[in-house]
Amino acid sequence: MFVLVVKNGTRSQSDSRSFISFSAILCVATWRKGAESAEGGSECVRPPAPPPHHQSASESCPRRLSASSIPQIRCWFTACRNTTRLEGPSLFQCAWCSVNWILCLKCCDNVYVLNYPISVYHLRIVSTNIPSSGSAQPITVMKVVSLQLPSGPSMERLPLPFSPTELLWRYPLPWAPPPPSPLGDTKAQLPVGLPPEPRLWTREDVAVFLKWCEREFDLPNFDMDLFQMNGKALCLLTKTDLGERCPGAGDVLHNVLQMLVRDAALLGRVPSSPVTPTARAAPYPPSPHSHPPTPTWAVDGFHHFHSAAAAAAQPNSVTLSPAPSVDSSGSPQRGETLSYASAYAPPVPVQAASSGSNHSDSDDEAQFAPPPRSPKETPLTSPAPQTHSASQHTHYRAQHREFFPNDMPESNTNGRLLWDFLQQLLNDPTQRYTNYIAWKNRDTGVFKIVDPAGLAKLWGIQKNHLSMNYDKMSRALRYYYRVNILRKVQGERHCYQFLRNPTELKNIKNISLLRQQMSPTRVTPQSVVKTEMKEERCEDEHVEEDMPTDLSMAASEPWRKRARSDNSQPSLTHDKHRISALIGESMMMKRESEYNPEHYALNLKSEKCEQ
DNA sequence: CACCCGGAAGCTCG
DNA sequence: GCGAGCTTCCGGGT
Repeated sequence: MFVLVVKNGTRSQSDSRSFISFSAILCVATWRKGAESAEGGSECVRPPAPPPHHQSASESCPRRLSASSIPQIRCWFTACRNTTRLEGPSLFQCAWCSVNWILCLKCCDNVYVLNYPISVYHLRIVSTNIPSSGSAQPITVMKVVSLQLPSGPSMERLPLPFSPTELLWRYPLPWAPPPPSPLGDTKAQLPVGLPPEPRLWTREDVAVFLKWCEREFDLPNFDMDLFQMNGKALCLLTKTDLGERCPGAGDVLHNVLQMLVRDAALLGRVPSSPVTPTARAAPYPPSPHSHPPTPTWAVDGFHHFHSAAAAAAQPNSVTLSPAPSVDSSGSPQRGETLSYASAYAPPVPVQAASSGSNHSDSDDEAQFAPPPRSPKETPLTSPAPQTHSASQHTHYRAQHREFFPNDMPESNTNGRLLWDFLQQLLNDPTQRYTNYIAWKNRDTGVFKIVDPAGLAKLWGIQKNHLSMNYDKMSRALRYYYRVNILRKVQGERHCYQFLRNPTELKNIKNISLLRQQMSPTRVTPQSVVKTEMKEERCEDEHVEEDMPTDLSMAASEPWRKRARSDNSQPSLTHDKHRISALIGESMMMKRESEYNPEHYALNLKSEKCEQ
């Protein structure tokens, strides 16, 4: 047991790196009232659920509830590799009572992911690697003692080795005003001309930023070929993604980006949130452990712990409807504490939501569906590989050619449309939804609904139709057949194939909007596709007139109304079916291996013209 | 029995 | 009010 007292901490040369890296460390401590708990072993145990009263801002720091005891502090970290850079004890301060603590983070060899966002202590790091009084003995049991330093909110009164502006805050409490930006200094050092909002960066800005990071944090040189993306795409990358692109520096990069995004969001500079929710009522009860609103379905501790900062840094996350408390600017709306994740956490509903789904239908399921995950098991629990092989580079280069690349263009429907919803689940950077839906062949857009009932449940939550089931959802999917968004993979249950990549889908929408602006008459998707076909010099008049090409299968469907009401044109329905069948057959004739998504639509039109 | 298909009508939301 | 995009229900086929 070591009791360390800080007298004068000095900042090492490498501290700037550790300092930033530490921003991703989610440090939580437990406390126990009795002194008997102070002699715990060296292994970490999962912290108990925080008492409800600790959710309240009005409560005093719990340490004061046990002033006579020496709390045993244990830290639970997400898998931040850079924790190992904290070679020695570090000075922390309780954000609630400003009492200082010395924690040796190096001792926390057990890594857990938090399953709730806030615990007893909300620690902020003050300095790292402070001198440990010359002791060379290993610290096996992490003990701390409050320093005999003046307590109180005023940091200036504390004999800190750094200026107060260098205090790194953890993710902000939902009820507390945001602390001063920990990146204040860093932002001031950002290259001139670089917008403070990373998601507004161009490719060139990203390159400038990376070069700056190399210098600023003494990072290994990045392979710029792996970062041919704009800022939005860069922010979309997870820590693991970044770690694989730049071994040994991904977490630094990720943390810096997150902080920049968070700060931009807090300052309201974010023009639009990629996780913009739909504004609906919130029928779901908040979690007993209400916490900073999380506009994603993330349930692992890391994401659970994140507030709007992390949400903003994960633009590809799926937004649940009703809306999480993220406004259009991407910043959290304080006061709201929705916790969708705890109630509808995917790893939990896998059992809860899937009522009788059939999982024994496919022999090849195991080829693409990973084993079910524990709620605590996330990619973040496993540190990203330190080594980086050439094959990984190849992998990422190959991804740029995929049908649905990771940095695919962002849709502006935010998961409100079924196809978009599915794609967001499929392309989730952390693969959290593979228990529900997974790619079978990403290149060809073939995917399998692993858990139909569970997926339908999620879709129902998304659309606030809680009675949704697979039968209904599959009906919606079938409407996509006739507009060539989807097709059924014959002979394989729950297997579908995207026939258009997101870019195409987005473009169709944009074309529609464009045509609406240019044409005095309202342009429907039918006419859009018709125009596309005209542009392809397709001469089939029947197709132009009668082919249903949009999703308006309801009363607004002119072709069907005509077919039903006008008996003098019985061929319309026939033509419709013939054309649909034609399309389907054409699709099926295409072997998946021959599928070229970029040219498929064009080829299909040509084939139809030929026939 | 589950899955799949597609018609029909209705609903919600922008 | 209108249209898009489903949702709900259903009968029928495999």
